[in-house]
Amino acid sequence: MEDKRITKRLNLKGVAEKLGVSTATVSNAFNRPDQLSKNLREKILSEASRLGYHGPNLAARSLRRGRSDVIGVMLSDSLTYSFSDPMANQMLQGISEVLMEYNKQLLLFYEGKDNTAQSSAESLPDGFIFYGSSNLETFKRIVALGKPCVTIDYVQDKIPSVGIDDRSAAKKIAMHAISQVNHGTVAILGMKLVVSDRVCRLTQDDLDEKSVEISRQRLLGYFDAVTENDLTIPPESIWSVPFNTEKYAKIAAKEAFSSSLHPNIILCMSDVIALAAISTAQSMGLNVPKDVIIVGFDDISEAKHASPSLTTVCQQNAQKGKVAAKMLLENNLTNCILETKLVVRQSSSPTN
Amino acid sequence: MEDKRITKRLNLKGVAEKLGVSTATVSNAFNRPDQLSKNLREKILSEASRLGYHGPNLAARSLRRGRSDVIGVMLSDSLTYSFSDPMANQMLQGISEVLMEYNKQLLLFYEGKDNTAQSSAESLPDGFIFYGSSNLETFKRIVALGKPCVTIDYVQDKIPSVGIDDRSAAKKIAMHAISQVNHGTVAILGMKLVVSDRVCRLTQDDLDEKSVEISRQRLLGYFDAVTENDLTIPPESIWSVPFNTEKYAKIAAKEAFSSSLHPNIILCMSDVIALAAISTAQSMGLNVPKDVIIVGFDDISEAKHASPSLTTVCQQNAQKGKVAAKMLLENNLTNCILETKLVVRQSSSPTN
DNA sequence: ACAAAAAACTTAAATGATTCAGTAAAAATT
DNA sequence: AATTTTTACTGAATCATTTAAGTTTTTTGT
Repeated sequence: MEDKRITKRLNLKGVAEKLGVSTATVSNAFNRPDQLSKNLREKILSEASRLGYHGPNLAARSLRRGRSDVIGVMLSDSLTYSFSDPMANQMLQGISEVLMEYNKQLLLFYEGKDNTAQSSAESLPDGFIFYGSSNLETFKRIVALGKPCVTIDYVQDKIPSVGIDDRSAAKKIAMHAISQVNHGTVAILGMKLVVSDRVCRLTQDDLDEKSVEISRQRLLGYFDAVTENDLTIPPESIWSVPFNTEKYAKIAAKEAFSSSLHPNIILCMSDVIALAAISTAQSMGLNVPKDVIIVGFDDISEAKHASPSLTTVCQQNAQKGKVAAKMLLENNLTNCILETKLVVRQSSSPTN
Repeated sequence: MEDKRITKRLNLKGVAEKLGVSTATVSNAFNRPDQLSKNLREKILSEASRLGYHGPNLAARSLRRGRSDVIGVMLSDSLTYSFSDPMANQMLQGISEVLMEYNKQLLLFYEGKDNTAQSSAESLPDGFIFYGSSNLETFKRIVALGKPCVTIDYVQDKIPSVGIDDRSAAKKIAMHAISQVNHGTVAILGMKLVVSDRVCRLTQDDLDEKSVEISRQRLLGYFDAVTENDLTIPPESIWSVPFNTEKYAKIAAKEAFSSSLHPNIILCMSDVIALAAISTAQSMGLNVPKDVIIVGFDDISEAKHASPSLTTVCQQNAQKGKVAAKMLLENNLTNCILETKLVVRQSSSPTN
């Protein structure tokens, strides 16, 4: 029962004692100005500050109040990876803008590959935002806490989500790409189409495999466009990239270009992949867009500056975060589908 | 005294009662496996999980323990802005890698322009990392909490910091740039050289103004190189960019190129500024590097892919975060200066 | 078989703040 | 002046957990 702390931390009670008032009054000075006289309040605040007491302790406060004014953000892949992902950054930017406005704090959670270990910290936030496909176990555990949750780019029954219509956006850009050439031979570079840590060329069976939902939707959208143009995409012309990074995308792109397929249209499920594909094509002596059209998805900032600049689907990432945070804080939990826009640039314009 | 919660949250006590054991035993099951028999521990954990109890509440735990296993990161500019800053991202990536390893959580704090409001959440973290020049009031308040603190790219007396030798790195790249042309006319685009929200062309008085320390150091480094080459830089050839964004950098670059100065060397204090300067130069009909050499600082990922690719100083941002986090967690609080490397690319090679 | 040691478990104080209910004093109303 | 209302403040229960110290049970050693 002994206290290991060397110097006892100054607390509200200490301040109250110094001033000869009750703890309730000091607490009210910080939280409910209408509960005490203006004079006393000012005296308390200035004395507290002089003593080095900078306001109530969050742990104690949130224990008693049952809320913390902290919002938890669960990043699907390891945080490590997410911070280098331009999409996640923009989304976090949106969230933080809103949190700042509401004077809330942001607690980040990350899932490692096999790390679904629960952290005591999960009990702190008043609500959660999930970004991207979370580990289902973690997701369920947190939802079971009964706090408001919103997902971004991740659809789960009964949980409000913010996202885009991936299927129709994918169809839109595929339609455009196909319209740019006479005889299209399409290859697809997709994200996490199969469960694997390596780049995979798909087989028939893989089409039924459980993949990340947004990738599945985009794939369906591509198929819609292909079908409508009387083309076909055999599974062998689809590659699954395990992580949205340049490194893996280049491996996949190289395979695609060296294969007997000789594609002249590459549909990429992200800009990171598309940019890597462009650079791979160029290093293999192919001209983009004359020899091969390459399109992306996301419209990250590099897309505009690349050469050739990248045709892609613009989605409002920051807006996603904003909307999700607002939904949570205003307790307005209804699904939201944001608009997307086809952005045509050089990488799909062979005739110029 | 009444409980406003609708359904009382399941707690450790509840689990203990269901199992007919003491709360201490349940607590030990979660925290100190050696304090109870293996059988009972397994029984407790499985029953707890079955009941939907997912481990101790952070608020209560950290109140009692006096620590939270949460690390606070204070971002100098608003978080909003930091998330779009590639430098901050890499740094956060480094921090998070280490925190993940140590199973700690990350609580983000942000300072708005005039928002130095203290948040109750400041009392939670076991330690703080400051990134970049913080508001001094906030900084002092948090340091006064007596918890371990580390700064990154921000030097304050008695507080251990992680950074680079800005002055010598700046000198190094300036020496290189100057050596590439016969008669150098230098302009400098720097960050926050004066206190202002607008782009400013400096005057003599401004040189003594309080600017951000790392900018001041870089400026001194540029001066070192200029002096050593028997050149001069009047204050009128220096522009201060208020935020490290493309928008403001372009304004400054445009001013620099339209001025009667006609610089053929632009020393930029960040890659974001340098890339904006390149694009501005090109839109004004100037060839980089033939008409004007432009160099940056930081080596962000776009630097390599730009055309022309950007000569810059590579600094290990992720490493900064890693080192800072390790210092904090291993309680090894000593200053650390990381190495930098001059990366010569096309933007400073007029002869190729 | 008995004492000593080790293991297993419990009791209860402590952590720092919030807030309901109550009291006393001051102000307003009749 | 008496009564009511309002304001200003206090007392004490409560939030969920940890952990030192104490108690009981089991194991070990001789």
